[in-house]
Amino acid sequence: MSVKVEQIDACRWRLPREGAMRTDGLVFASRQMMAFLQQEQALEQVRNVATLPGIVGPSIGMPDIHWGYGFPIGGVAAFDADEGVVSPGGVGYDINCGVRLLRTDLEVSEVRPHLKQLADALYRNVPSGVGSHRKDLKLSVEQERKVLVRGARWAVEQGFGRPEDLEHIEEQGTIAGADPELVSDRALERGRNQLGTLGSGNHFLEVDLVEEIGDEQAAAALGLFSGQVVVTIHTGSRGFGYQVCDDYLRTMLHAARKYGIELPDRQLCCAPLSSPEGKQYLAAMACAANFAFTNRQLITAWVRESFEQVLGKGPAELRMSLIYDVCHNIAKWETHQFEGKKRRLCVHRKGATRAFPPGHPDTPAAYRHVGQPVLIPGDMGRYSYVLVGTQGAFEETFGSTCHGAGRVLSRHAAKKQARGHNVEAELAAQGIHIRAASRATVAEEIPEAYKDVMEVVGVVQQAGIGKIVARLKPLAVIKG
DNA sequence: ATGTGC
Repeated sequence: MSVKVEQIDACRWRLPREGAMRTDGLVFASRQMMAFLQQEQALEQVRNVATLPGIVGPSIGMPDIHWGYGFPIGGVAAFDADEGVVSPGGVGYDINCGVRLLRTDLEVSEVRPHLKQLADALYRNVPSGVGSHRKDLKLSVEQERKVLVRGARWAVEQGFGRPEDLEHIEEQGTIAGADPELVSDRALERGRNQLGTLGSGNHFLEVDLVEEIGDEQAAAALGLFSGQVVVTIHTGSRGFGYQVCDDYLRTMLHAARKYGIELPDRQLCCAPLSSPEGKQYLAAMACAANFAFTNRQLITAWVRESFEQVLGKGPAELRMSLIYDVCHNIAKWETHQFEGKKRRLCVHRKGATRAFPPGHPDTPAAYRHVGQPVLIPGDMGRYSYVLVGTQGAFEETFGSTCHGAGRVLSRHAAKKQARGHNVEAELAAQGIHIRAASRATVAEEIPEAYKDVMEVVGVVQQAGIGKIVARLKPLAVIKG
């Protein structure tokens, strides 16, 4: 199906309002990316989102956009508090999937001799793969409820990580308004032994090298330098968030009918933000978001332990502070200036990252002069990026930018292409050490399965909705 | 993404 697109400039495309659309679509892409996107269903999904009640501004697609459940992955949509809706499909199954970046004071030359040992320790200490869990951490439902309300703060209180970590997490690691009473027993049961696990698919734990600095001032503010070793953690809310999403999709199908919301696709099911169903979903979503923050916080503690064990150095020498933790699957209440008026909006970011500008009060004090850190994973063979948010993003995309590379091959196609290759050995020959619970996952995640993230962040920077700070190269990768 | 497929 071909979707009508109008080129605005070198990196912007308009999907003009027509039919049931209440607003335009706006997609950020190079000409070459757009040629690829026109064969995809993602653009149709950008148009579908534009039909939802109370949408404010355009239905936005980032350069890493691809087909998702109802809403595209790589999509941003803001909704009015009174007229608008909230949709589980606009958040995604993996609620508060996100990325965190830890710094170290280590130079790559100090780590290289211990890299295999480090990869082994991380793989041992951080459970990965479908259905994985740590035998020494099974929560009671009572403890789990505290996790859902308190988020990363709970983990710090239990001795996982440091109080100052919280300052460098979106919302300080706790989304307000979480209500465990609105979460099913099934979700609670699935979450109970999955806290502190990496999961599978594109989730990973990576030791990276800071390969190139793009902005010296911002890099200095973030504590980054060329030749430095850093650690990236990419995971979400595991089976808990999946179950919350699944449960509420059912609720929202009924709600959409009840409130007379016409849907071009049932997967866009939603409820008014002002309705009981809408509020209930947001309170349950907040539980899952807090679960994910806690998950990344526990893994952080085990990463620090692993480095200390393998390198025989203490915390004061390693200086493994948390640079930042971003959510890339979430809906949030935010204040934005729109058409000259300050408005309270519910911003859905599904496979999109918040990118608040310099000076924004929600950016941590240490980074306020450079902007909010934005963490963009690429693929395990090439590189990832660190950016900062910009005024351009705040004005044009409700303070949002891309979240990753975006797939070019389906999981099935990637597996087919990996056939006959020893992916681990080929990456090891390039100095990248993989430890994975499943060989099939590695095949699905081959670098060729993804767009070149350099092109994605190139578009983002050209459009002014993000500024490149540093490029990271993988050294060791732990996968599910 | 997901105790991965109705």
